[in-house]
Amino acid sequence: MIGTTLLWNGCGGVIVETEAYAQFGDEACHTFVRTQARAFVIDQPAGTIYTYLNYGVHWLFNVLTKSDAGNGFVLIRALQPTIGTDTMYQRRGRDRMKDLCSGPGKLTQALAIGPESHGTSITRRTRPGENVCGIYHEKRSSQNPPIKVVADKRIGITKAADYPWRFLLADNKFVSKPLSKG
DNA sequence: GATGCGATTCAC
DNA sequence: TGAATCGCATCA
Repeated sequence: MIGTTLLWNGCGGVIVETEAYAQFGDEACHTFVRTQARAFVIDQPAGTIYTYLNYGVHWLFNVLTKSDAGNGFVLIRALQPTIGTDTMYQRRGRDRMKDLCSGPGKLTQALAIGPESHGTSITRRTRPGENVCGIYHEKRSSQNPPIKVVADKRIGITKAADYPWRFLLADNKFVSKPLSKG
């Protein structure tokens, strides 16, 4: 998903940071303790959106993934804003583009993503004309060179904190935290 | 029923 | 460095 554009009702940007959470064997994944999350993975198809309230303050945006290699969630952590920036400045109340979507709670505020998005799909609109959202690749050109993805440790968790499952668009300044050196 | 804990952000 | 603030799981 790194390097694709996330479009959400007229706002959006290039996905520059994600984290992976695995259905099995990952203590940091909600499926490890939350019954609802386990049922969600079983019941829903790949591409279904999973939102939840973190710290009682911020909504976080995940996409359900499924494959032969295993199922899990992808947490969208940062975007490089490209679409509907006026609206996003307004929603965020900040005046620097870097402060719009450089964190999982920030980007949901900028895109107005909340509990009503839970259970909808990233690949299909729920009703024609509503919830116009999705991810797509921009056409390749000299303006958007080949995508380089780098892996880093996940952020802000205490369990399974060493898994290198944070993914960044290399050298992009709109991430929530730069690649740790080493 | 009460308690504890977060996949965070922002101001101090 | 700490407060804001709430759903969920666990325990009494």
